[in-house]
Order: sequence, then C-alpha cells, then structure tokens
Amino acid sequence: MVEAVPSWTDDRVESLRRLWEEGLSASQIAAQLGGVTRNAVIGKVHRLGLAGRVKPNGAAGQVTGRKKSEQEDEAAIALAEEQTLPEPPAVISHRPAPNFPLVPPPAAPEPNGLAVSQRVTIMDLRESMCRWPLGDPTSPDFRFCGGRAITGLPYCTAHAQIAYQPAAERKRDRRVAGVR
DNA sequence: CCCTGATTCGC
DNA sequence: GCGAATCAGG
Repeated sequence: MVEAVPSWTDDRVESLRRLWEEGLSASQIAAQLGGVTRNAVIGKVHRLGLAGRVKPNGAAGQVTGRKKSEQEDEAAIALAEEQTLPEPPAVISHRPAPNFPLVPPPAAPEPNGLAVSQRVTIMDLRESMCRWPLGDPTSPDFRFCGGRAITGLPYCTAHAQIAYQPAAERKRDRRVAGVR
C-alpha cells in the first residue's frame, strides 16, 4: 500500500501550527508529519507567517553547554531501562503507534544511507540512538533499532514515521458549520 | 559532526 | 505554493 504523498492539507497544517508553536524543531515536525523534509516544514512555516519563534527552545533540541560523553551514555541506559516499552512523547498531538511490531519494519526510507537494522542491546544503546524495540523485552534477544535517532525524538526517521502516524483522516463532513 | 532556522529560486 | 539547495549560524 503506497499512500500518496500527502500535501499540506488543513489537517497537516493544523498539526504543523501546533507542533511549531509547541517549540518543536522543523526536523522533528517533519518526522512526525512524515512525507516532508524539514525544509518543507520551514518553507511552509514561513509561508504561513509563523516564522520567528520567541522560544529558541534548546530543550527539545540540543543540550546547550553540556558535556556529553559518559553522562549521556548513562542517561540513555537509564532512559531505556525506564521505558523498555515504547513511550509516546508528550508533544505528540496525534496518536502514538497503536502497537509496536515485534519485528523489524519493512524497508524504511533512509536518505542518509543508514542501516535499517543496526540492532543493539541496551548496553550499546547511546543517546541519539533509535530506541525502537525489536522483539520481546523479556527475551535475551531483545534489541533496539539503534539507528541514529532524530534529536529530541526516541526514534530514527524511519521509525518515527511508523510511530507517529497521523490519525485517520476525518472523512466526516465537518463543513456543516463553515463551508467557506 | 551534529544540529538550527532563513532565504533563494526553479519548478 | 512548494521545497531542495543553499546560506549563516550554534
């Protein structure tokens, strides 16, 4: 099933607006919307006149003035242990993945040429590594995707798109109130 | 190197 | 209008 590339439907623009205002970076928004690049997001944001956020926001982005080395390593492990099961970021406005497949996803678009299945154990999990679960968490064979996660998100671009699929399009006519 | 948004410009 | 390429910066 090859879904046509969505455009900037009212739905998506709505999400874009909210996510942007919530302080997510363009790349993060792009990952969640899927089908668009951060450039597309930025371009749209400007066209919408949303550019210029008063909130630089480094929280969801990079850690400013932080020594990232061992610390982040432990942080990643702690994070992983704490959430062996998938956790939907609070910023998600749609719905998180209904269920996580216990098998690797099909081929995922990786423009960066990253390996799709760079599975790693919890011990090798590092910050900025995709934490998409693979297998039974109680099994010794349990692994994480391990690909390069989008900064601020627990998954790589491929898994982020699977995890954050936009809610089914509302086909219910809601134009009763305002047809325009 | 990783990332950020801003801008340009061909489509 | 759209978004890749590019720019300028952290």
